[in-house]
Amino acid sequence: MAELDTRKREILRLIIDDYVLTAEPIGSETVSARHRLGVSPATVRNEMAGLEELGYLRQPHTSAGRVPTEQAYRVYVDSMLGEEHLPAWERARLRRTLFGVQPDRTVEQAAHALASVTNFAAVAASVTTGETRLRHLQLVPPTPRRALLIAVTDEGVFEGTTAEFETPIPPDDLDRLSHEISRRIAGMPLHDLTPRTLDAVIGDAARYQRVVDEVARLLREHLSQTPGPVYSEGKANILKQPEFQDVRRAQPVLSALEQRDVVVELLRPGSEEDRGVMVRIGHEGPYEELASTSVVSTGYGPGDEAMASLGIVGPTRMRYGKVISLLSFLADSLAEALGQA
Amino acid sequence: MAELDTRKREILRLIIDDYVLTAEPIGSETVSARHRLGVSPATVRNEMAGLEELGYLRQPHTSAGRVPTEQAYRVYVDSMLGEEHLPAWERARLRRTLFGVQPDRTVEQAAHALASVTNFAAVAASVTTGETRLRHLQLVPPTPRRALLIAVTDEGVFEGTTAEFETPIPPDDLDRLSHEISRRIAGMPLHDLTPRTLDAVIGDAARYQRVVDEVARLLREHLSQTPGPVYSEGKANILKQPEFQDVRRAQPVLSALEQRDVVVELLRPGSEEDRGVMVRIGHEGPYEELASTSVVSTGYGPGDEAMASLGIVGPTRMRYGKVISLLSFLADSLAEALGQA
DNA sequence: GCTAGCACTCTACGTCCTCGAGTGCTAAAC
DNA sequence: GTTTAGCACTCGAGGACGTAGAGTGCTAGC
Repeated sequence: MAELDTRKREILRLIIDDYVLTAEPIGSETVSARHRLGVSPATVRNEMAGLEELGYLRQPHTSAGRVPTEQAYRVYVDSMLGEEHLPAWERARLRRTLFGVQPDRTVEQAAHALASVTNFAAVAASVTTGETRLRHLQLVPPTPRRALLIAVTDEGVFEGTTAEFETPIPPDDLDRLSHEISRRIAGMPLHDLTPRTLDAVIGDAARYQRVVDEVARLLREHLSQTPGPVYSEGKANILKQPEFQDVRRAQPVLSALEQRDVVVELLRPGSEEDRGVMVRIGHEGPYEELASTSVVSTGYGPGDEAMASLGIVGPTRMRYGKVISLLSFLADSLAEALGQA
Repeated sequence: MAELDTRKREILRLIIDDYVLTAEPIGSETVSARHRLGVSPATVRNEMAGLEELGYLRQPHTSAGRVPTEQAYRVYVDSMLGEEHLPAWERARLRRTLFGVQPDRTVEQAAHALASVTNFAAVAASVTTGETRLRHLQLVPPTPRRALLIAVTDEGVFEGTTAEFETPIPPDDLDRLSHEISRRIAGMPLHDLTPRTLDAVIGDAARYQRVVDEVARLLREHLSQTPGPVYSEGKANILKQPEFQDVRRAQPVLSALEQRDVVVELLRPGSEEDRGVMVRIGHEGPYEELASTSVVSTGYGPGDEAMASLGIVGPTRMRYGKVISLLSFLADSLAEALGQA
């Protein structure tokens, strides 16, 4: 696989760079002319034939130029990435967007900005790691027989579900109950919640054991399964990309991105040591519908531990360098914006 | 405008019915053959020429059949609507979808179901009427210097924003504060909230007047401006419609529907007496980008007052009868599902 | 090992043609 | 007066054909 001598690598790199910009097959002439390689088109052709044999290039048809394969993008991302730095004005603009907004809309804003800068779709989600710790719990009664369950976690995220009871509960009791439960679960990691965790709540709230059970059940089900809010912005941008001018190509992609669990899955960190930015090119991803796209994503968080993810979905032909630096810059800024106490 | 004699009306109706199904221009032959009108194609042609002159039909080109105009759909909706009844199994299935789900996801589910049944985009939003009453307020501290503001209203909807303070506040104080404020605002209509409402909070919480001010500000800004959650489901369905096979037509529509305020605006009830289902055909709507679509929407609520809206966005060529009954059925079911205590 | 030259392949695009659908008009029939 | 048969006409869809141009692979020579 690594039979790429220096010149082949150089040519491949040029082809990718060009193709990413133009979205049109690149011919040998273009390569040798547009960039001063010091070799004639004929030589380039030979090399390109070699690259095709090795699986890095592909010809749409005989008399067309060549197009990078997923494998090509892979080596490009792995070993040819020039660190693209964002211009200062762009950084400034992005930061202004993030910091100028209500705290609970920061993440959405980040995704929005990401989408409009890249012209791709941007996705964001908080990730429940299992290591998330509960902070506080409050039951609020919209009606006497219902309780809105509000849980505050480490991540600053909160979730709301409604619990239903057979008998009405006075608001004051509900309040005391909230405090009682809160005290017991404060600081507890989510994955330590077992069916027994809230057994035998003591004190004045004891007679509401049933309610407590219900709350425990909701907590487990809801918090462990449902990650926080999921945002996706600028999905319609995909229709601006030349590779998706055919509706039949675009439709499955857009449909997939409308499903919450798909987005969540896309953003889930892959392997353990995927600390930084993760790039999934074409078929490397888990969804066949998204095989014509690449997903670039990263986790972020105020501490050392990722508490949420941000990513973009675009055609495999994308400016990986730019996207990656954009993403990591935004992730850092986002962590900062969210983390400032 | 009402120069439509019986036969013209009948023909127009047939053309619309046919066109809605096939999405292809209808010729005189088809009209006279497929439906037993008792007149020859030639006669139909004459009538169609008349209908065209009156603005109800349009020819894409000389040798094509004819297509209904927006004006045609308008009279169709106003005066030719056969009450289409939903089959029992469909009603049952829809109700099961709605009632089988967590209460806080009911509305989203409704939109989802609507989208998948119609193959159009479905939108939903709660509408803040100003008459909404506050029920309960709770401040929860994710960090010592922050407070998550949770407000429960009449509508069972709750909102979360984060307030920031200069000095840390002990959780217990925050709790007492919550109760104090809660007591004062309980039952108060949203539009009665003035900057002075929470002036001079009494008792132990008095020294947190600053915090109270901040809370009041947030309440006003956040609750009055931001309507509840807005859902849009199945936007990608639009790409399945024959009129949107051209990406350049579909793109603006999808982009528009991605903007929250556009959706809110679409769902806002028009005139005062638009009690039931509202139909906006093509250019009747407020957005140029959506001029190729029709929006059918309705408000719903457990009482006599609409508390939220549900609607669909599809090509002007749609089965208005079906969509309208579907929508009003779903709205009723939704009100019921949400209203059950 | 590189490159000039060249024959070859294939698409994009324009022209031309035919086919068929649907029309509008006219004159005859009811 | 209304309806209808007949017919010439228009126009788009789609197939056949030809050309231009881009890009290739190969070969022979540097």
